[in-house]
Amino acid sequence: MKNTIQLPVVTPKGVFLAHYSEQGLVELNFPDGGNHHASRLTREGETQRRPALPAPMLQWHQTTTEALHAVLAGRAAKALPPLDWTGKTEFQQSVWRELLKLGPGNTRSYGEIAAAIGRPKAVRAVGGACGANPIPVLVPCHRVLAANKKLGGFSGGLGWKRRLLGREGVMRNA
DNA sequence: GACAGATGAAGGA
DNA sequence: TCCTTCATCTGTC
Repeated sequence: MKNTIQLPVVTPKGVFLAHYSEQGLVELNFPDGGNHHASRLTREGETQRRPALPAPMLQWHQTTTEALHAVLAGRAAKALPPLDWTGKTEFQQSVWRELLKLGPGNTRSYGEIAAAIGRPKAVRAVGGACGANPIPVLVPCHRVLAANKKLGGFSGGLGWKRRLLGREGVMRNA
């Protein structure tokens, strides 16, 4: 695992933590620590803070912040920073790329995502790829529902999934 | 190589 | 409807 720089992203919903490598955004952690990737990284001390940040990174962080605010408000992100998926499998990346095509209020089932990437039977694997998504919210794995329109699961916790979908008008009582 | 998993579909109560 | 069971595919250890 490469070293990353972590920067806080202050939102009305709490302070997210963004991790950047030299290639782009590597990971995004929920405020409540619901993202298991975050706790692991922090424990292992694989991240570090640096006083002087490269200019591109500051630009990415600003883009990330704006995108996060937009998504949390139920709007589409105008732009996303470069996403660093190095080390991830081709299958996972294809699933995440498909998720990036989904706009606010636009949901798909795990089966539909599987079919969209040309592997209609790999529905369970799509669930696994969603769970392995290090950049939730920006890579909208919360917009993937089970076939029966149930929530399914969410790495950041089902509460977040309900909240995000509620903001986008997908779920009532959210 | 074995096992687990954020599923989906089918069958039965 | 709801629940249970099984098939399927991929990632991880």
